[in-house]
Amino acid sequence: MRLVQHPMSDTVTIDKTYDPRTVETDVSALWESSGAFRAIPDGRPPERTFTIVIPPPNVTGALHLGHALNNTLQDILIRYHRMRGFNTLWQPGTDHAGIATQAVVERRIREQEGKSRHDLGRDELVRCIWQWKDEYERRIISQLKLMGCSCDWERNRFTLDEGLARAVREMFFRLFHEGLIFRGKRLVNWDTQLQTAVADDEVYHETVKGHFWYFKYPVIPSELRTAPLDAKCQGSARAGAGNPEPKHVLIATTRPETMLGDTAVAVHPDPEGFFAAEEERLSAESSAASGKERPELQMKLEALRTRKESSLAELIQLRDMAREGRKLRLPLVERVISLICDEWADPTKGTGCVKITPAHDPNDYEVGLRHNLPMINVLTPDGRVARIVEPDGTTNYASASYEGLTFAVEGRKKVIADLESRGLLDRVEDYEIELGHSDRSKLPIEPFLSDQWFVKTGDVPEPRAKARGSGQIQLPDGSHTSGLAQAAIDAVQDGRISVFPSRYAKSYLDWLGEKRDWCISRQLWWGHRLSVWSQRFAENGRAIQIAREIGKSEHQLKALAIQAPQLDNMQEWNENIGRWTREGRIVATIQKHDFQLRQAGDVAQSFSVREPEERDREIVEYLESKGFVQDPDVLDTWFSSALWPFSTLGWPEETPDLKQYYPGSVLCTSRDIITNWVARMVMFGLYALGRIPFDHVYIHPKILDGRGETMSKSKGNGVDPVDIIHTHGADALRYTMADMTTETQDIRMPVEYVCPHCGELTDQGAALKNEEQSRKSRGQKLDRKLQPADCTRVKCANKVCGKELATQWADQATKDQMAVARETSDKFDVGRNFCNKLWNAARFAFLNLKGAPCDRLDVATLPPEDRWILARLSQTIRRYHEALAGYQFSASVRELREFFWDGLCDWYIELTKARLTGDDRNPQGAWLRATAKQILAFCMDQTLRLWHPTIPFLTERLWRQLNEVAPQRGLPGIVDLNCDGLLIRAEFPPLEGYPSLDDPAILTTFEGLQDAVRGLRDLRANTNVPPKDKVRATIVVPEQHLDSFRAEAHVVRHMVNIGELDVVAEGKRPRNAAGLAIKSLRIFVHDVSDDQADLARTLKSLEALQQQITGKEAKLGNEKFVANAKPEVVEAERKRLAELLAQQTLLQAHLSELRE
RNA sequence: GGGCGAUUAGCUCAAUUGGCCAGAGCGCCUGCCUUACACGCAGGAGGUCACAGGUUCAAGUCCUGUAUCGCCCACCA
Repeated sequence: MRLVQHPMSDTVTIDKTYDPRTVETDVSALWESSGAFRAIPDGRPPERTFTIVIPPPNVTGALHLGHALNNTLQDILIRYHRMRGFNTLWQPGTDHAGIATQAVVERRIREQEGKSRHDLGRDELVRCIWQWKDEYERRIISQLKLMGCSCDWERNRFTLDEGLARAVREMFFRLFHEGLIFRGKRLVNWDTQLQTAVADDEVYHETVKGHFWYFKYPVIPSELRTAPLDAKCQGSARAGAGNPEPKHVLIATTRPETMLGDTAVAVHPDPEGFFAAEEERLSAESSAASGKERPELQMKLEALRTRKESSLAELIQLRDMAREGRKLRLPLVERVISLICDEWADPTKGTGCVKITPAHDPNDYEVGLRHNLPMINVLTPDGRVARIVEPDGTTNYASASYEGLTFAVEGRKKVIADLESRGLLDRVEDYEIELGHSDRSKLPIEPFLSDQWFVKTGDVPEPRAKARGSGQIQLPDGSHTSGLAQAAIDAVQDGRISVFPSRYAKSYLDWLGEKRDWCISRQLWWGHRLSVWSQRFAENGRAIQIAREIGKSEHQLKALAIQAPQLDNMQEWNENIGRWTREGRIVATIQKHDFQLRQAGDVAQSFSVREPEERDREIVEYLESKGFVQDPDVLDTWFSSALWPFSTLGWPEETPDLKQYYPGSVLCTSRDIITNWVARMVMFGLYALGRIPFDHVYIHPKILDGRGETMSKSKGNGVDPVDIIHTHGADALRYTMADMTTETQDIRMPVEYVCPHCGELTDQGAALKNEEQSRKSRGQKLDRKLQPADCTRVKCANKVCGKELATQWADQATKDQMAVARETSDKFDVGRNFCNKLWNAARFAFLNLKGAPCDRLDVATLPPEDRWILARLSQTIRRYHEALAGYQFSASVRELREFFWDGLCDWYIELTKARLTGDDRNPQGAWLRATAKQILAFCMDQTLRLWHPTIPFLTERLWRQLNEVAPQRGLPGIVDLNCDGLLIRAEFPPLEGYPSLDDPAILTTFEGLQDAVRGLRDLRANTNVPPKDKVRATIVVPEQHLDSFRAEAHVVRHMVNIGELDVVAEGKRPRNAAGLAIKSLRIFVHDVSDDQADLARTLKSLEALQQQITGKEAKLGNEKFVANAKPEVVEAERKRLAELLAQQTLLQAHLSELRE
């Protein structure tokens, strides 16, 4: 866009079509240099401060349209509040995203250099990841800037930077000190490729075809039993006495290889009771069910009875054997294992008996805890069969031939083969199972028992709570809570935090309600290292005793300090550790270290050091000199994310930033991280500061691709917002995003490739289908649905062009070789069209606004169109504020669009064209022209302010020019405006609109004029009057409205291209005129009569009218309606009926004239 | 299996606490290059508000059930 000063005149002209690129570049530079994004604490009170922390994007890759939506909405809120005079901070930054980033970088190194992370080593890998982070952080920030995000860039943070590391260590230490961080053995989701635990939400389930293998475990004959018979069981033991004792117990499994770690087989403790209860439940359900469901339930009931018939006796027998303490011999490993009773064994599933592998199945683990079973790990971290160590510490040689086999493939094969050759494989059935896979490596997850660190979110046992009265944990504000999760639940339930839309509060509360411990350790190299130093010692009785009592008092912590038997100078050690503990610089903990809970073994002593990088360096050095080593694990990435709302403001220091900007005003995010992130921020915010981290949580829709799937980096269906900016401009992107943001609907976004050769578009969905076809024709087997990332090259759909183009997923060589196609979507056309409209409306204004502002205005004396547009403006301002207050972005856009496009452009500007070009030599003409200019300037001014949060670049650009053309844009005597400076800092129109401009009467009157205009246009069109012809028209109005209508009639004349307009009170149909009745008006267009057509039209209208009248009369004739409905509703209906009847009279008059 | 949401015009979506004739954009049809804008202007066609019951003077809106789709959570030896 160029600003051209026309040589021959002083008319300012700008290009006809809006070009976003130059505008956006110009305006960005303007904002950057102005410092408008900066946030500076100035002591403004909380109600005049507005803070948003950005959900820090992962540095795994570039942003896609989902992020564009998220950040557009935030920027709208930020700009809106900034203009309203709030002290406004938008805190930017990025997230290191632990496992995700490490996985991406590891994969790339594997692909490019063929090396694993172990080949590189910890330091080198971390260096590579930092490099990657630098690259993508740069890219992400440039994307955000291109979108117009007005973050305070000087505050940009990274979840792994030094300041945040300090906050992480402090939080870790505080939690550790209070015993809320502990070490435990848990079954975790193990990724055997990345060799780390992964969180539940990083696991996805996929249906896999598998089998049920039925194995026979030999029963050890009763004379060999070791356990004494339980006297209590003798009675029931007789129940199955009739049958000979089974030689084997039959079990079914989908995972044969886990049998190496079996330590029991479980059977239900009360099979009769179970069957009876099930039967009762099913029959009750069946009799309550609808006819359609009943057959199915009946079938279930039948199956249950059959099952009972065939297996109950044996299950009872086994149950009794279990009560006797009978044992089984686990084949292949020759381990003696227990037969136990546990409700987990479901008599209707499998064989009714279930093998228990506590170290490799979450449910079995629970069973193992209940029955104090040995837990035998049979898996190595890299997914092979481990050397198996029995509970007594001896190596199991019987299974030595399995060691080193891959667990799930080779191990499984060999187990099956070996059992079969021993005659212990009963049968195999096909079965489909939902198998957990790692999100990162795509490999099946192995449940794996390992040492992990946890944050306790559940309620803390409270021996002293009674004395305090309200729970054990004291928060910094002095209040108490029973646990972290409970504190976060309370914050939402008591309304300190509001969730928009409110239904999402439920998922937050449900999840927190489970109060599950949070596993925070990850076996990764990329992340915050745990500030814990540990050493293992041989167990002694004293240590175990202390371990049980850990964390209860300072006295006991001191006692711990002397539990380091190998230390050379115990006195020095005791003094040091004791002092540091008292000073709050270290905390000690101790726990058993080995896998087998019941086995004698080592004890680990651990110290958490508060500031290992700074003040407490000396402590670390001392500990390390005594043989303590830092824990190799890093923290779950969400640990640092949970601190984001205050770690970015300098916590744990009491900074001015923290004082001004905490808590945040609103957190904007999409629903999938409500639990991972939102809930944890609330917990940590309350724990660290005693205050909630934000007042509102706003959950926005998700962007889906053309197939309805959510956009994600891993699927490769993400569209780079910069591509959209390239084709449509940033403002169009933002406009469209805001316009599509409704409360309930996700946003579907079909994508097309832009051919770099010919510019034609190729549909992504079609390209995917083509790719699938061509792979099939090449004989490739497709084991999964193809994703956009699988299309690395696509053929242009334009037959004339037909060239191949590379997509963003092509490798570098391909990209170098052929041009890369950008992606786009015609969804953004609405935004582009709107921007162009605004551009041109402004262009029109600039051409007409030059000259001095007019004198004092008196609204009452202005022409109706002026009063109307001003009243509409005031109304629009109020509605916009209301919409944004409820996060109704789509509604906010609609309000502004209707005002600007339908109101200002289509009516006001069209009407004032005549006034602006009119004769201003006479006083009346001059006044009309001056007032029109002033009001147009005012409306353009307000339009730009209102639109600025949504489409900042374009409005800022136009604002600058408006300031040149019409620097004074208030309404003299009515509204004063400050128009100096940049729009980004201009004052936003007030919450209450402009009450002095409100005028409900003119809104109604003008609607009537619009009806008359539309009626006349309609008549013209229906009677085939050429558009250019000026017609002569007559309008018949009721006597009492004659004068006012004459004063307003110019509106009609100018909008319908009328030459001569008669406004009369009484009058018959003029000769050769076509007519129409609109409300209380009859309107005629002269010299065009086609009586037959007119007659048909009139009859049709009368018919429709009659229908409505009948309906209304019936309604008003209904006594109940009149009695029950609200009076204003009844009144409105009466009024409406009167109008309809009046119109009917008019039409009938017209009809009879036509028939004369 | 548990929870949440959706189903309205050919498409994408609106419709406050139930209350005028269910609206908009895109697309389609007709006519317009009217001196801001053809990325535009003026008109038009197009709807059994998923289905079946119920409550009410009044139902797209509330209740019950059915069907289909989506998402979240938990999971089957």
